[in-house]
Amino acid sequence: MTTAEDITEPKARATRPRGDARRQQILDTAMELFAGGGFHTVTLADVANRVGITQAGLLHHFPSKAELLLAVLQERDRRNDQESEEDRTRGDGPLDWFLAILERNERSPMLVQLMAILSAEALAEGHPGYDWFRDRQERSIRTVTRQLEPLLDESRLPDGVTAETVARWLIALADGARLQWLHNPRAVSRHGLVGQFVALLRPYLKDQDREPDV
Amino acid sequence: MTTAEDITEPKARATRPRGDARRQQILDTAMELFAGGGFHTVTLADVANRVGITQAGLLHHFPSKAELLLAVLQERDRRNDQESEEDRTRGDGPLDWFLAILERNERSPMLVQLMAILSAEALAEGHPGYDWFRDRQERSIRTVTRQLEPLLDESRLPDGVTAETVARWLIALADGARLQWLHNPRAVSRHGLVGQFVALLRPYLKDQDREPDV
DNA sequence: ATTATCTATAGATCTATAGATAATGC
DNA sequence: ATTATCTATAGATCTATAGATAATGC
Repeated sequence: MTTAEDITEPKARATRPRGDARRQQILDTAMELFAGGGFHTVTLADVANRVGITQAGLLHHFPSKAELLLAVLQERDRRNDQESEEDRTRGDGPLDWFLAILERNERSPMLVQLMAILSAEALAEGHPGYDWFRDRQERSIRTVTRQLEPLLDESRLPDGVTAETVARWLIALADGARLQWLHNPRAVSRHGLVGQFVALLRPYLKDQDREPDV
Repeated sequence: MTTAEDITEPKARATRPRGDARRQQILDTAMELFAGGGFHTVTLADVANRVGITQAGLLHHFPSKAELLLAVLQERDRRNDQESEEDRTRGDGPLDWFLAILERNERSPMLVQLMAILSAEALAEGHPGYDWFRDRQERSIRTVTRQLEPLLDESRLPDGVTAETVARWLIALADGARLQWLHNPRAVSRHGLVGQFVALLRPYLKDQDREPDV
């Protein structure tokens, strides 16, 4: 007997517990291996062996290597968003939020390296992550820009420097510091480097102490 | 008859004109193809075909694919150094020099993409460029730090910010802006973005107008 | 003589598909 | 019944080596 309740659930794809667990396990493993060597040096057999199934068995869950990569990228963002949501609700403002994400990621060098390698690899036309990374970057620039706009006093900044400029600085710094940190984790801290830059921005922030006029 | 002059020339390797020209042609082609797709997607046959010889013929000039990559990297730096040397002699100071290099490179997106893709790909252990990129990065951080030291008034900078910090900011910005620019060249200029940041540093520079006390 | 190229090939891989078999869950 | 895996394999490649042949430059 089918109740009305069941119908409200989209149930687009029957998610069997066993298959779901396996897919999750494959994503974890693929994430780890792609992080170590990028997309091209890792083979489907590498992932499958580590998971404990055959390469053909893996392709039952993800129809192609390209699809596996995209699933890994989406999963990575999903988790990152989920974790950083906690920080956001603390309400320290967008700059502290940005830094909190960097600080948290510093505990997962693997995930950082995953994105460092893939985001550059994906500059190659024909790379399965090409569109995904381009879209993601534009989106994050827009998001950070929008968050900064109410905070910045553009009139005090050098000529031509807008909220978008500052957003691009922050994102570029984070991306560039990533390379420095991954090459030599003991020489530099990524969130430290970006945090010091944020301190440099202090003179250009609108007064944060002012209470809202209610 | 061998004159004393000939002996002074090391002549470590007999450089035949034909072979040299071919090697140069191979380097140019490999550079272009690696820039388009990174190390792993490009095959020796791709390079050889474009040059007009067979893949085995190519390996006569470079004994392995890894050696070809290293030769490409060295050649790229050699040319870059050579070109930027001109700018350096103009004596505008290290910051303008840094920007001049970025501006010049903006005319060769191919070379920029080459380094963007390879520097990230090379984060993978076992990548033939691993050591090369790590060394290069440390070297460039030290170089820029040393150039900035006499220029910066650290006492005015936020606590803990040193010349090395600023050097790392500049390099991280340049590396990160590279990704933004390559993904969307019309939305942003790399040297523009870094140049605006340099403007932000003005308050922390020692007075440049002061003439040397002689 | 030395250098540049070529043909041929060994020896590995890699992705994806086809079709069969085992396990699972309504 | 549906889902998860497996075996087997097609069809491509890819790097690097061996050995032969053509071209070049003292």
